[in-house]
Amino acid sequence: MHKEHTLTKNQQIIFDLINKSSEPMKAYSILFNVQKKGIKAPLQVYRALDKLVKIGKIHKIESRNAFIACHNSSCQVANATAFSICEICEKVTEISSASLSKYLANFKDKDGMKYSKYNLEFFGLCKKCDTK
Amino acid sequence: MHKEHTLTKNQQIIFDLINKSSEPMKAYSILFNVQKKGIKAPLQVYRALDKLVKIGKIHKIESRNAFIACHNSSCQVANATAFSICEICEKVTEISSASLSKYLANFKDKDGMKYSKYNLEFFGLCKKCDTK
DNA sequence: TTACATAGTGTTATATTATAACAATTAAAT
DNA sequence: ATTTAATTGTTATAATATAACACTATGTAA
Repeated sequence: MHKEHTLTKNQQIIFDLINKSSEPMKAYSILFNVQKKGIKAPLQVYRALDKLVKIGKIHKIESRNAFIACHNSSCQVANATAFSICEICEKVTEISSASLSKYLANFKDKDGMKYSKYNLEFFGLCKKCDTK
Repeated sequence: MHKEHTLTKNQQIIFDLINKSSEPMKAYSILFNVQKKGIKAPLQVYRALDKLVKIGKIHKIESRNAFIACHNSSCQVANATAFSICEICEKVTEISSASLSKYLANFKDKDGMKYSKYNLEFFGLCKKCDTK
């Protein structure tokens, strides 16, 4: 469960935009889309993104430098993320699999070390693209 | 097992540098270090990096925009990578765990879909940093 | 061995992603 | 009320990455 955070104006504007988007959004595309709402500079966007990532409302898709809203309601999810990415249409879906997250949360390396966070990105073809 | 590739001059220079490094290297740091060998422009570096990534000799650490040599001798590894990253000292280690790679290679999402590639990054504290 | 295709090179310019630094403002917590 | 932390607005700049073009080397196959 998320601790509830009250978003500031900029954070809310940017979260709403990302949340409505059907695909990951890049920072400068976000900037372009919120300029009419008075957010004019990259840094205003990046600061809001940083915060939203930190509190788990959005995630960064590292391989794409893009951001999507978290739709995983069972969250501890800022720290434990998994995505599938279609290499043709670039559709990204957050994976919520109890067995996967359990496996990864408990994974120990050779030295017996556990980790506090992970991010996993799967690549392949989505159903649509696979059947073309 | 890797198919053997003969590296070109630029590729070899850049691979050697990354391979000797004890830590992930960033593109412009690589550039700086190979300028004395006649590689003068970012694009020369990025082209070599692209190829080296493609053939699995190096991997990109996406969350750090940095590159490390592959030390995983049992490779199909261009397509299936896992790393641990220390959030204090930034040490990165490639994880080679048969059970992990088996688990992930066989992972199916809710739609029963399998993926042809993945990249996993674990974050935490390395042994050294944890005991400080 | 010539021709053709493929991959790599060198170069300049530019696009894209992200942060530094500073002054001012707002919110929250004593 | 005061002060502490977080956020904002702004300008400038750093860091990461690609486009476009002309040219060279290498492999393959007629």
